[in-house]
Amino acid sequence: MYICDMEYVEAKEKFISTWGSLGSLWGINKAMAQIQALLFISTKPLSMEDIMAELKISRGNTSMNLRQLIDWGIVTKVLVSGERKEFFTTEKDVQELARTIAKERSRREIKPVIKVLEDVSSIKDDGTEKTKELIKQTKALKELTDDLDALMNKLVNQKQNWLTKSVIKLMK
Amino acid sequence: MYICDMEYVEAKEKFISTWGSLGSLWGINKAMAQIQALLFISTKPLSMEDIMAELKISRGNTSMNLRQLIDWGIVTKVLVSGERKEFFTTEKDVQELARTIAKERSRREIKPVIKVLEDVSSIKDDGTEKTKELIKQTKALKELTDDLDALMNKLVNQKQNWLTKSVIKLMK
DNA sequence: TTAAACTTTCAATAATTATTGAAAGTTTAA
DNA sequence: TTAAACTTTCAATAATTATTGAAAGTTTAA
Repeated sequence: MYICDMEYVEAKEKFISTWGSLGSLWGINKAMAQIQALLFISTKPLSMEDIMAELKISRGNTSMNLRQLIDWGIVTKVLVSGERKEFFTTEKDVQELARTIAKERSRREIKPVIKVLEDVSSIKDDGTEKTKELIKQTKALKELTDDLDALMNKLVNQKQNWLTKSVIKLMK
Repeated sequence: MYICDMEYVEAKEKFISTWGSLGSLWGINKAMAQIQALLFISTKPLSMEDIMAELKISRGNTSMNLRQLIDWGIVTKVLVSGERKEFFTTEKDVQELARTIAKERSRREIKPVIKVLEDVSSIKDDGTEKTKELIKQTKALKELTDDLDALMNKLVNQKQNWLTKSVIKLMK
């Protein structure tokens, strides 16, 4: 007996496309985000063929973006016995996922920016107003970025319900 | 007497270009981020002409991106007496700046995503494994996003050294 | 009023980024 | 070994996004 699953298909597509266009928010591209979204709601590991068919993207694109996801530590290769091709899954626990993303973004983007701000704010003070302003403002920005990065890593490193705990702490 | 300010000019350019390419991190485009960076280290309000000359971008580009920055609440028009043209400044306090950006991003990006996740996770449960997985995973994502958004707004709404205070709280 | 000084708009174009798909490379079963 | 089954690479191209600059619009001083 055939059961109409239009609601499922529609919801799935909405989720994948929203998550895809959201990729920029957490610093990855559309295809990467869509692959991750697809794996995230899949009940079993998927092969490259599966992903290509579901998302209607090319083999090359799938391959490259899967590598990048693996590189981020978000997706892992799994062996399915009896199958020759590779299968993939993503981290299924949202908290662990958030932790991985936060760590990678800190390492890839925030840390290098802090470095530049440090360099810029440590130029020689020649006494002019504009130099003083540049030093003052970049130093303030450096400190803020440093604090935010530290806070994020702090949040993220306490395993087990870190978010709930943190929210509660801040509420009081 | 001419004083060589190569160090200043170099540092300034490094700051503006780094901040510009970083725009994507806080969700705005390059020109927008560069204009903000320029105003951020400027000792006085700048006119459209000044910005065009400093960043070597066209009038149209400058105009459009300034409007967007004003729309975000990051840049304000100021009147300079005796001058007919418009001048612009940005919020100079980094904490206030972070607060404004966080609020806007929550409103523009996070809230709409939460809405989609809610919709998707509330489809009819037809009892199949794949539907159950879709509902479970999008619900978990919705809760995480909600918590992060709440935490961010909480952090950001306590005026006066919110960051320092928060970091201290979480350290203990 | 009007004309000069300014700002905005928007179609055309340039720059950037993502995607394809075929060729080359790799792995494994027999 | 070898050939089939797979994956990766990368130049070409498509899609997207940013930028220009001239024309239209607006404001203000006289």
